[in-house]
Amino acid sequence: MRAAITLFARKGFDATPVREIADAAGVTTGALYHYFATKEDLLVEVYRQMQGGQRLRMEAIADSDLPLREKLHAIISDVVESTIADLDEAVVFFQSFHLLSPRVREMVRGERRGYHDRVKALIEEGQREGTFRSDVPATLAVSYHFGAVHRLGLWYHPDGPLSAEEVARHFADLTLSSLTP
Amino acid sequence: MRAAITLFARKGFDATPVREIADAAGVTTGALYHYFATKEDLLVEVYRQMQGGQRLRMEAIADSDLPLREKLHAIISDVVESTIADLDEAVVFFQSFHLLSPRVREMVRGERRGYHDRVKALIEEGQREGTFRSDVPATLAVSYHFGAVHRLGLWYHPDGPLSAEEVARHFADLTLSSLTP
Amino acid sequence: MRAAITLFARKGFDATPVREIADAAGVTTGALYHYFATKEDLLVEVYRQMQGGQRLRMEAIADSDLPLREKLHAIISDVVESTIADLDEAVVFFQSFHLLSPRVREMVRGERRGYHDRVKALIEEGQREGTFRSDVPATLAVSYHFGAVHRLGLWYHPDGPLSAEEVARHFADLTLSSLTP
Amino acid sequence: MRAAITLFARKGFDATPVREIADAAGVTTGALYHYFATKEDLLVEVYRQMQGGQRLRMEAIADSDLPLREKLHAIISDVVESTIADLDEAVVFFQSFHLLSPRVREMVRGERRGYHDRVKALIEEGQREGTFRSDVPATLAVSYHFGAVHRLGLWYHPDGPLSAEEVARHFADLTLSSLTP
DNA sequence: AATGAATGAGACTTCATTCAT
DNA sequence: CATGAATGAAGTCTCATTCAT
Repeated sequence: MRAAITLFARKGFDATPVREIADAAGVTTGALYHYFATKEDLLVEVYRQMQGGQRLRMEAIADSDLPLREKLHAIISDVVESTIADLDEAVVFFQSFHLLSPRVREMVRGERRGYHDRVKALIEEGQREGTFRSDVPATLAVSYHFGAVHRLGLWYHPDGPLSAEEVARHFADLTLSSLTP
Repeated sequence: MRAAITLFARKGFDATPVREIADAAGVTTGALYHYFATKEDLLVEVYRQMQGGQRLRMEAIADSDLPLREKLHAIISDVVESTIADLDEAVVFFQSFHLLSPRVREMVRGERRGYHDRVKALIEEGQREGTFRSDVPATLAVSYHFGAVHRLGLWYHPDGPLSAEEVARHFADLTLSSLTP
Repeated sequence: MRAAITLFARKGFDATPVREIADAAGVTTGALYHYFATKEDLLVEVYRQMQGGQRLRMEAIADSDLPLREKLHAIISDVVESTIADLDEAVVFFQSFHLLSPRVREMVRGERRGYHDRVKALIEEGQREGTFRSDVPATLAVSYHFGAVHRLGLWYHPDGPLSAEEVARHFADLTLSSLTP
Repeated sequence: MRAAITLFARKGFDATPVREIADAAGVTTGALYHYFATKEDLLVEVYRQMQGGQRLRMEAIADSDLPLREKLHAIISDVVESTIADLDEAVVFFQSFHLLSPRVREMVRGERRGYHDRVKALIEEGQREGTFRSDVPATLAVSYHFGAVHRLGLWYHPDGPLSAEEVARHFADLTLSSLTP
């Protein structure tokens, strides 16, 4: 799995031969196929792992009784920090989505929509109670801000000047101020 | 070219056989190779076309004598509208970047950095004169907002409830208010 | 033609695209095909040119009234010098023979056999009159000595220490002393 | 390998499709590529096999304490007999040399030069002690005589009037008498 | 006489996957 | 559990040659 993620992130799913993954993992192709029925299964596993955690933590925050603005801030922070923590996974996730088989793709999309909708609901709640501006459709706002997060893997470097926490804070700040009425 | 873009956008670069492009374009593979020495060259052409236009228009706006906030607003609007106008190109652009050969990749990256730096300079100018908040690194703000733009192709649908102009206006609004001190 | 010979000698007949020959000659493929119906025709032309000259000169010597030993010496000298003079042609000649179409191959082979037989007759004449040793089949001797000549192109370099005339003299000397009773 | 050698000898390396080799060997192309990474590797293997044996046997003879003339006689005999024993290999060897990739070509060339130099040293030794004539450069003599050997494959036929041993003896005789002072 | 776009067959090679051992 | 040889389909690209202009 680790080997697969690293290689997928570096060269892309299609461009990575199964043999190479097996070699990098120190096993034979046969052995690999003993555990994963398909090359795609390796990819699916990446999706399962990432989505599970992020969803759970997001829901926990959303269900908490923090004020709305702090909820949103915490959610953004979390998704940024966890994305950076598993940067390769994130790169693969957003880079190889279109290569998934239709069935899996639909599954993942459904799961993401769930995530999206929950956050959208939070924003709409804020719009109703006046915490957030109302002249922007909530769904567009969600797409906007998560779009930014999804591209993190393309420019963030662990050795760069910004720590994961700093990026997380800045992202959350930008999101919140953009939504301030 | 059109055929290639459509197919690349739908199935991905690696997953699209040259034969299929040729068929879609109504020519033979041989004829295709008469004009494009390599499958990659088709991809490169997409990059050249997109970058050229966007860069030119951005510079024109940046060089104009609009107030800073209006400049930024116009730039975001333009990039959103042109991205939506050529949505397939955009999808291919951001989806297949990692499949480019190192040489081309570096070229494209350089061009994008130029774009990025120019916008960054605008924001820094605004930060110095107090138009924009200073507690966020300009470069991070640029990555943040263009990250959002880059993911447009993944969720925007021309038949959806929002017109290109509306998305453009909303995106620009979000960017500006997020940067308001 | 010159371009073709040079390229065939350097890269081999099969490995040289017609396009490259045309480029090197400063014409288009179309123009080339206007003069040579087939790629093979270019090759055939090389054979025609080389064989014609060598055969004529050999016959002239053989028909002269020099003593036998001097005839053989002159023939070997001539073939060595002319081979070196057109080294590229010679390389192509011996390197690409097996790629000729059966018909052409048979033609060339027939011509060569004529050459071979004439020289063989000279040697046999010498064997009968006691000038040359008789314990070696004349035909084998011919193959032996011309075999050596045919490989000239593989090691001789014009910038090397030996001039064409020196090589010619040495080769002829070796041949003659090997045949001395 | 056997299938490859036969086909390369008959039609040439470039003119023999991998598919045909596989068919002749009764395997699939895939299976072939499981053992040989490249078509060229098949060719390289021919070179390795031929050179190894000939070099070893030549050195054994050169290191023996036979008189000089007998050493040379034995070396020529051996190279002729082994060439005839594996005639197809020899044909391929001398016919396809120029198609090897530069790296391999240099390797083979180096090995051959070693062979050449060793024989040259023997002749020079004979020239110093008066066994061989001194008016011919040793290196040229070596090229001359091995040139003859290299062309064996082009005319020798197992069903012809001469046995391998006869050819070997004659070749060795010719070489020796040509070098007699 | 010349162009150069176009063809179509075929070349080498790769690779996900299977399966006997 | 694991191996690794083998498959077979497909993929990218090349190239001699033709032909309308």
